[in-house]
Amino acid sequence: MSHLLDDTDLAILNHLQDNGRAQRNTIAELVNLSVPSVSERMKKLEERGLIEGYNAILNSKKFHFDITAFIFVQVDGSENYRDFVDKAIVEPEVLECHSITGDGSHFLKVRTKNTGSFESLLSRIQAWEGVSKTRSNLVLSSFKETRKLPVEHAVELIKS
Amino acid sequence: MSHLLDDTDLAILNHLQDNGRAQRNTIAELVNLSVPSVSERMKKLEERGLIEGYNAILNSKKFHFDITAFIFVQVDGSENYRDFVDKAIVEPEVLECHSITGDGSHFLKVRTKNTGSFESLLSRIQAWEGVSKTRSNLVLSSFKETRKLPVEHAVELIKS
DNA sequence: ATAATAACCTTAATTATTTAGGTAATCAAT
DNA sequence: ATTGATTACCTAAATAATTAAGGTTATTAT
Repeated sequence: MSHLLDDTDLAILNHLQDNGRAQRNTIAELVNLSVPSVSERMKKLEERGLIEGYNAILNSKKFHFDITAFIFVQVDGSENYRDFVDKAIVEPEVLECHSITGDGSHFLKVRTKNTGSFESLLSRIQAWEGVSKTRSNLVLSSFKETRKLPVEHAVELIKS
Repeated sequence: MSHLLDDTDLAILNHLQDNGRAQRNTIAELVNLSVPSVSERMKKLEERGLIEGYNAILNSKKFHFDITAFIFVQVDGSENYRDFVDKAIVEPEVLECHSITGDGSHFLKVRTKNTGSFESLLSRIQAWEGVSKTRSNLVLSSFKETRKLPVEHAVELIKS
């Protein structure tokens, strides 16, 4: 089977997870390869879809988004999932929308500017068709909020 | 008061949120500025800390991380918060660790390769000092998993 | 009004990335 | 085992992107 990852790929992936705009010569130095070789590896990782993309991380506090909360939403079984999602998707304050185990349960991660905007978002959600119950938890503090995948644990992809 | 954001800054931020490795000339075209002007704006947004950094987004499915779950952890009030976090932080499968409203409640977002590794992570967590109760919800599907902040809503930062 | 600052531009210099072409190592099939 | 194809790498050259320099205009504060 071809297309396995070696330690060099893992090092590149790990570096890019923390440093998405890292330059190829920096990475090349890190992994002891020439710049074109790093370019080629990066291109392959992108083409294979292992790297989905890159993004800038903004500091939500600096934008005065002070409230992060999780909301469980119980949805009436007869209600269409897609409709729920369609409504969630247009709310820019909804950062994530998951369907989870438990009867008709959906789960939202939201970020709002203050308690007022949180309350109004919540009541908008409660007014959606089929929503029978919600339960919210506000985040007091976050000790780890990384999106970094521990790629070195994906052993079946890794060669040697 | 100085240091407000205008529409050009917002356009740059929005573009970078989706496209973290975007080149300055692409952005320059988008916002009708010269390349050096875009560079200067980006540098300021970084220096001001509005942009915290950049990262590569990996496709967790391609790495065979098939389970995403949320775990509520009730912690004994006498137990030190820091100790909890210290233990959570060393687990690479723990993506997020939040302290939330509700008595002694912590909340974890975890990503594991399969149900087996999830079970073993969960029982490790249950064995931590002071942990009195856990409740887990597995993610069935995620319809929106963006980290994109709706910056245009941060009106008090915005000029004009 | 005037000086200082900020934001922008163009051009030139520098630095990063890609392309081209070649070599050694791996792998599949004869 | 040998051959041919492929892959991963390298160096050097060409191209493209970024930064630096210097100047203009507009805004802001005194």
